[in-house]
Amino acid sequence: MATEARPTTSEILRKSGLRPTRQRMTLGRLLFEGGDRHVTAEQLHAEVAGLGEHVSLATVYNTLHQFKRAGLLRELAIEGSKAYFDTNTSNHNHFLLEPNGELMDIPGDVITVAGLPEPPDGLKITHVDVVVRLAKKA
Amino acid sequence: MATEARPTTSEILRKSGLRPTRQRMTLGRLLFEGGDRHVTAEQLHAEVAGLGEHVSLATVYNTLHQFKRAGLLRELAIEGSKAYFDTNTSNHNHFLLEPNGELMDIPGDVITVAGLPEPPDGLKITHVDVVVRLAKKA
DNA sequence: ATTTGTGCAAATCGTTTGCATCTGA
DNA sequence: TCAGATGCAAACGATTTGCACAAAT
Repeated sequence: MATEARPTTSEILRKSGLRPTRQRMTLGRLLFEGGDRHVTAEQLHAEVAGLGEHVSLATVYNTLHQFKRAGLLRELAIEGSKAYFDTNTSNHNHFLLEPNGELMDIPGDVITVAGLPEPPDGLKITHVDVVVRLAKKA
Repeated sequence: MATEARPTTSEILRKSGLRPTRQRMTLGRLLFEGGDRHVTAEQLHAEVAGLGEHVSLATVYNTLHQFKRAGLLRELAIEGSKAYFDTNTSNHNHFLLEPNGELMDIPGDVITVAGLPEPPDGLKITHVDVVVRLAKKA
C-alpha cells in the first residue's frame, strides 16, 4: 500500500480556482486536515478565534459556500435553523442524535436503499439522503 | 369494507388535550381534512387569509408546534431556511424537487432501507428519513 | 372564576449583502 | 495593476417571546 499524500490545503484551493488567502488557508486547514467533520459557521468561527486568529463571520459564511460550490463540502439536510456542512463529500449517511443535535457519519456502504421509485417526468435523482434519528433508550 | 369515519378536527383536538378554539379549528381543518399535505407557517397563514379568516402568524407558529408535540404533524428535515410540516405522520419518504423546493410524498412501502447499523450505546433508532433529491434532467 | 389561548409588536437568531478597503498574482 | 477577497455594519427573513387582552371550561 503506498502512502497517499493528502493534498495540502494550498493545493486544494488552487485546484478549485480559489486564491489561497490567509482566511481560506485557516479555514481550509481546520476543515480538510482533521478528518471528516460536521461544522456550522458559528462553530468554525469560534475555532478560528480559539487559534488566536481572526476571520470575520461573514467571510466564514462566504467561504463555506465557496467551498460547497467547489465540491469540497456538502451541506446537510437537517431540520432546524442552522446549516451544517460536511467535509466528507463521498456517499455516506448520518446518525442524528436527537438529544443534542449531534451528527455522526455512517460509512457509505453500510446502508442500502432499495425500491427507489421513478422520478416524475423530466427529473432525475441527484442524491439520496438518509438520516437515522436516535433517541435515548427508554 | 366499512366506511371509516375520519375523526373530525374537533375530535382530534380534544383527543390531544387541546381546546378547540376558533384558530385551532381553522388550522386543523386546513391540515387534517385535505389529505396529506406539506406546509410552511407562511403558506398556512396565507391560506387562512384566503378563506377570509384571520389567525395571527405567531399563533400559526405556536399551533404548528403544538400539533407537532401532539403527534399530529411531523417536521421535515430539509435544508434551507424554512420549516416544513407534514400532515402524514406515518412511515413514508420524500422527493425534494430542487428547482423550487417542492416536496412530494413517496408512499411508505416503496423504499426499503437495509443494513441499518447498530446505534451507539444507550440510544435507539426512532425514525429513518429518506429524502430523494431531484433535479432537471440534462 | 380560573385557566388557557391569542394577537401584537418587539426581540432574537442565523444568514446575506452593500460597499469601502485591502491583498495576492 | 487590478480583479478578486475581506470586514464591518446594516439589512433580512424566519421564528420566538413578553405581555395585555380575550375566550373556553
